[in-house]
Amino acid sequence: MIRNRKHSNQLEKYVLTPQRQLILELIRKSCGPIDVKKLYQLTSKKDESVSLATIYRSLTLFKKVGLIDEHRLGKQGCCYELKQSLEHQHMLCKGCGKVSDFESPLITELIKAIQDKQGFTIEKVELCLQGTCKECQDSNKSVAEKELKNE
Amino acid sequence: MIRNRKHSNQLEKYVLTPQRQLILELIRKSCGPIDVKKLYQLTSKKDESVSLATIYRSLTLFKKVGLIDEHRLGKQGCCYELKQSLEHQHMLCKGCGKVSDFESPLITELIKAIQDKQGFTIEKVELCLQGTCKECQDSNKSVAEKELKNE
DNA sequence: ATTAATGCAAAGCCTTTGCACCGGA
DNA sequence: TCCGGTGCAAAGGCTTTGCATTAAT
Repeated sequence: MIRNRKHSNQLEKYVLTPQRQLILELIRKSCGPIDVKKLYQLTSKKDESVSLATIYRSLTLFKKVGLIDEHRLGKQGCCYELKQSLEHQHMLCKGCGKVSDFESPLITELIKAIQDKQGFTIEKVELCLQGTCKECQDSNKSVAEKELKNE
Repeated sequence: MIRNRKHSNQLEKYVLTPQRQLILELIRKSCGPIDVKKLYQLTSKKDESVSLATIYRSLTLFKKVGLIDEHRLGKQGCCYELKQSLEHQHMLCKGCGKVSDFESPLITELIKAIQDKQGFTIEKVELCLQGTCKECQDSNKSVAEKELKNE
């Protein structure tokens, strides 16, 4: 049972249905952020009948109660992961598409600086670095792919 | 005439058509990032016949030749602005939806730290802070809107 | 005459929603 | 019984694309 406090202090109840349990478990098990497509593939393996609508609705619920974070990494589509600190952010490799995590105390510093300077209260930080990971640099894979796309 | 160097060092030529000129001018004139919808409204005022497809194709071209940056700020949809430095980033107010810019040398520091630590070469930085701007804090506008949405 | 650019409409993704049905309290 | 959760299919919003037409060199 997941509980959430409404604005008028009434408790809202949510049932941890088998579908939700499965989805949440898959998010837990995935190393790093996972997208809806992948999530749908994985749920389908365990339970053919789970619909995309249920996945989207579950994700909305999990976000609402603060179990997970939603990130927009690529051009379109979001990915999801268990709630993390503000300092936990992402890097997207243009070569292989891999998403890696990193943390840095500099982010906290940055937030503090902005808040002080601009009077803006920051609740969420979405930082995505895009570039080339070490493996792709070594293998020059990303260069090869760029050339392919150009011609 | 916009020129761009192909990978084999041939020059690619692009014509600065009236439509592209208009679109680029509107991006220039807009203070801060502008989205496609707004861009379409504005172009339509000047030239009814400019199509959405042309706007999207022009934006793709401008991105390609490095004239503009594309940012994903809200849940869906992108916005565009003249190319900026890595240190130029955005804040989105949940209350009024306003997008403001900020710059901080800490971003450069952060990039440097990550590159050194992880061996990741960073080409693009997408940082979006979400929270409440000063005006909305003062007017408690965002709180009121949240309550509306809850009930 | 050749090639790029445009407008239009259709299609493509990702996501949300309406509705009928099901199942647990 | 009641009410939330689900699956299905349809609709929505944003973006891209195929095709015929137009414009420019």
